[in-house]
Amino acid sequence: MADINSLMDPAPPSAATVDEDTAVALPLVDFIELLFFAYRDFVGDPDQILAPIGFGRAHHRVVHFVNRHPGMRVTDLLDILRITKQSLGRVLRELVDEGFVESRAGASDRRQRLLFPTAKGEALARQFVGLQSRRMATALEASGPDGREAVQRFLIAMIDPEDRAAVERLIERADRAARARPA
Amino acid sequence: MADINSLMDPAPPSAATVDEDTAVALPLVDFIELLFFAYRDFVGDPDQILAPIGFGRAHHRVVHFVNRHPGMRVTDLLDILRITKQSLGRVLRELVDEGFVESRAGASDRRQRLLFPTAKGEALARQFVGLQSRRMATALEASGPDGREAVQRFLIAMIDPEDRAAVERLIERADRAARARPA
DNA sequence: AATTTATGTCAGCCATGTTGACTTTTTCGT
DNA sequence: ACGAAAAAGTCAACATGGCTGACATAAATT
Repeated sequence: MADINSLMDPAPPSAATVDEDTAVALPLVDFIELLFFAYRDFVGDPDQILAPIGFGRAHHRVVHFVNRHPGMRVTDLLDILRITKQSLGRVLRELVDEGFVESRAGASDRRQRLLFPTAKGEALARQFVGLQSRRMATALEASGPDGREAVQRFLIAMIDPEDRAAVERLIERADRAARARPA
Repeated sequence: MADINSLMDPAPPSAATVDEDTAVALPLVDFIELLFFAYRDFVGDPDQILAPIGFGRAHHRVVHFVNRHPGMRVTDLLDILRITKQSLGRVLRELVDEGFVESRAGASDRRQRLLFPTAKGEALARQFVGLQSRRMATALEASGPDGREAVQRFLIAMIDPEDRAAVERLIERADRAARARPA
């Protein structure tokens, strides 16, 4: 009887679950922990795909954003990821070398390197989005009838106020571009 | 005019924001990105506190969980953090050496090392929770009248199904213990 | 008494972050 | 037209926090 008093053991004798009828509102600290666990599993999804091809989570993030916002500049990616250009450079070089991403000089400003996914990169990104969308879709359904809007407002409000507008614009622009270029 | 075509620039001429009256439901991929940005800023909060004392995010996680679940075993912490005992060991040793955490042998099973925060550790954890609670409280308010419940269901459903029960029990147990031992 | 469990530790490696310094190309401001 | 500034890339060195593998100890279980 190894973990009879484990904090993580399979099931309690007959303890009430958190979302019981009688449940009171969760303390804030519970939401902090729920977010930790939710994100832990959320970013764990792509690992199965990444491991076989010898990539890590940094590669995932780059492939995702380049695919979702094709033609973005290196600087944009740095702003999003909040890492140094040296860190990004390493990962980006590997992705370019192995044919997942390609960079072309900007038309109006030729100092810029605009990043595009290759067909291979798109395929990989689709795998990531597929996995994470499945989890996300299920969770949004579980959130209830108006849950989608509530979760949207929640997530936006979790972002630093000074970054919110930029993020909303980034996403809106990507959606518009995606509608204009239907797969 | 550096970033006139930047993806992250301050403000668009007069573009509609995402949550306009006319807005359609966001695609799933937008939620994926919102969660990324939300979490990025959420875990950035503690950095200001950590940097001066020479700790990193790994220390934050350990201090948080030990404080929130005092008396937890090393194994429990490993299950929560999903890292190896060697990785945890390094961080834990520093926290014990610098007097933030202390470990006592278990009463019933003396092989176990039960982890407790010291007064210093509690104070540090309170700082973390304070910062992150403020962000969380604001975001939950922004989520709308029934947002809290929706977000709760959302976050729980984002967790791997096989872990959900354990997480809910962990949190419920901590809440009960906290109510029994009011600060 | 033998085995298993919980923990800890050493050694080395890997992924991914950091700073600082410097270069090249191109654009912008005056 | 010239000098400053911007966008990007690169080298070197280092820090953090993951990992594997091997092994040690104490206590509990069988």
